Amino acid sequence: MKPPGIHDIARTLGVSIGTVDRALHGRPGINPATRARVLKKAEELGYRPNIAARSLKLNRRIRIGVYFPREIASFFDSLRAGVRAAASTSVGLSIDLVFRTFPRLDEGDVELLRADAHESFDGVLVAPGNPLRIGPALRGLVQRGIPVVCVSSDAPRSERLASIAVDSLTSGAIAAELFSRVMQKPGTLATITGELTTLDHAEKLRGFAANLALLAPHLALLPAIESHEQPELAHKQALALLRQAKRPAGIYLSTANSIPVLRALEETKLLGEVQVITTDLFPELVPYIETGKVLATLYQRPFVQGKTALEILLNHLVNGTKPDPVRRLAPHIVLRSNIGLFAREIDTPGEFLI
Amino acid sequence: MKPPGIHDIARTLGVSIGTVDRALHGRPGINPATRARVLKKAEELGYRPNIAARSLKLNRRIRIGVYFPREIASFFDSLRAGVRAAASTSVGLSIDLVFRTFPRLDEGDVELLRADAHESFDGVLVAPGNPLRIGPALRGLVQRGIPVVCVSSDAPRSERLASIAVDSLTSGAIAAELFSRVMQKPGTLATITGELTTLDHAEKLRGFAANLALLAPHLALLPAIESHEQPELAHKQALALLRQAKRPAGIYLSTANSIPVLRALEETKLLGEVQVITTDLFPELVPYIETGKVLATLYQRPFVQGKTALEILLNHLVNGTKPDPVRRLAPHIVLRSNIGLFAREIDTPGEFLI
DNA sequence: ACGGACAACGTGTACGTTACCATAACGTTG
DNA sequence: CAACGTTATGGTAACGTACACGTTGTCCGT
Repeated sequence: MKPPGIHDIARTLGVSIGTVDRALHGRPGINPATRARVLKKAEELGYRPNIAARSLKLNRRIRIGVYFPREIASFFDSLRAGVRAAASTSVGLSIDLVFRTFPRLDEGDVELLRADAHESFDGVLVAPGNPLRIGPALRGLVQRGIPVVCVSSDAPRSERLASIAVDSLTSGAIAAELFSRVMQKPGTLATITGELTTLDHAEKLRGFAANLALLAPHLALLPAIESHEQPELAHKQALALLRQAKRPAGIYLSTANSIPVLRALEETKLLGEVQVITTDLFPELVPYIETGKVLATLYQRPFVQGKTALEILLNHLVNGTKPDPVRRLAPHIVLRSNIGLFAREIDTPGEFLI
Repeated sequence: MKPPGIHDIARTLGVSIGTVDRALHGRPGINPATRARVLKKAEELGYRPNIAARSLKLNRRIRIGVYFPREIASFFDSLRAGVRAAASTSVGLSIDLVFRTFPRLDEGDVELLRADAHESFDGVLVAPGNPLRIGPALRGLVQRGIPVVCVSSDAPRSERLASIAVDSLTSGAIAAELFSRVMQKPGTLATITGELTTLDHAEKLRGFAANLALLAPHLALLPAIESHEQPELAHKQALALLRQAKRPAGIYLSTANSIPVLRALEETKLLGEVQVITTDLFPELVPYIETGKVLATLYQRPFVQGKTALEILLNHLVNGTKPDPVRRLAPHIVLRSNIGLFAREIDTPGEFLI
């Protein structure tokens, strides 16, 4: 009653297990007719390779290069934690994670990849900033046979194996719907983003604008402000925005770099006055949500992203599966009523997974 | 540079691998002093057992009994799909899933468990209805050394290994917060639930009532209606509710059994008039959300629940880990703007995981 | 002093797979 | 026709672990 192995195939066919191995793995040195017989019999017996035995025999160490920025730390630290979690729960294969860190999105990433050109990774995880800049470097990796998985944003046309991120269009659309529900009176909305060259950020704003036009035509939209992930700049821009005559009734912060803006709101005594929807979640943000000063935040689930990204990559390396080229997670809508669940998670990152 | 094995421990200590094996696994026939030395050296070398080798040697088939109800099918089919997904991605061990199905929550479950008393499962997954009724049966399993994991609701005091479910208090609290945001004018709210003896259902209503009192004191709450997961009954109750003089301005449906109620709303031409928040997600519900006739639904992520439940159980069986006794998932808040993501998932269950 | 009982420890084998070497049959070449 | 390459195949050693079994050593009663 035990599952059939290559021995069973060999025995019923009267050949040796060496032959069966050659047939099953497309190795040379076997008569095409024999190969066909073996494959047919394998199918017939419902042969599934015993992965424990395989990985025991091969005992290969898998080296994965992980290229994530340092800033915004709250986000990318969780992403790294997720990657580590996936590595530690994988059974029967030993994985070397090589973390490479560059200052921020689209800053130093390409240089780091080029400097590591001699490294022989089995696979690479990367958080791409500007697809145009980083694209060629990724293509280079792929052409050397190294599969690349993009995390948290995408770099299409880079021939990467897969991309895993929160669905940014939806993320923006949710923000728009929430504003449309809460703000009945006409007014204007502002958006502060990171970097419009980053696909993920651009898409959030597209989703926001599109859904706002659909659901809340009474709300006008100011041109997007780019903070380039720099806290000081974001703070200055927010102050300027809030001090102008026609100040916005609501602000959508589509980057995790939201604290400087909230500080600006406090300084101008507009916190609670202006409706705010933020992105991502970290300890400093929690009290704003708990007190209702921030309406909601759209949690991008970095831990889950990191975990699934490595799972996809490993699955490809070990089993040769072709994953869906894009995988889009649903962001969590975090409100006063459910922040308790998430606050617990971000305090003990990696311990449980939401 | 390869990870140390029992051979390495044995060699550096000048003992045999047999002794190391006895020490590491608490087997008899070893001098306590030797055992201590081995354990210390193992720690020192950072010994991690090679799980591939272990499961190759043991080659045990693991039999898991899965006791879920048939109704509500949309929910429990996804739950089963999640369990299957976890089984198929586990590497190096062959798992026999034995699905047992009873008509509905708290109906035939205990009888089925008793009838299977002779079965020798290595572990059991169960969706408990009434903790009082099913508790003794579960305790019986545990005392026979069979670990039990509760899914989708809990049965505390049953000595189950763990329980995984959506955080029901939060689920109810979210519904209350959404109502409080959308309904500015005073009015009354009704709740229709499944079975108040089911812990999960009771907690949702507690969370709802508590948060409603906090955030929306202008909204009054009618006594909860129990539909006992029966579609016809739910339909009749809804009609009665809607035809009474002081009809509610909003309804919170805390059970997946929501379609009969929505039908009643259509028949009384009150759909869109009365604000509705539902629970869970299935194809029939999608158009209601897409058109805004239903404000939101709180998705309980059955697929994820099933997957993690089996993961927890297997992890315990294979590695002997003690999991957190309760694990609470955050429900997804599904609105017009993000239903697209979920609709894709429920159409192709198991293909991707949100 | 001897055998038996028992504790403590060593040895060998099997798990299913892959990698590699050995071998046999056959054709090609000088 | 000897020498050698090619092709298809068989045989076997690992990989690290678990477990049954065999081997020592010690103590004790007679």
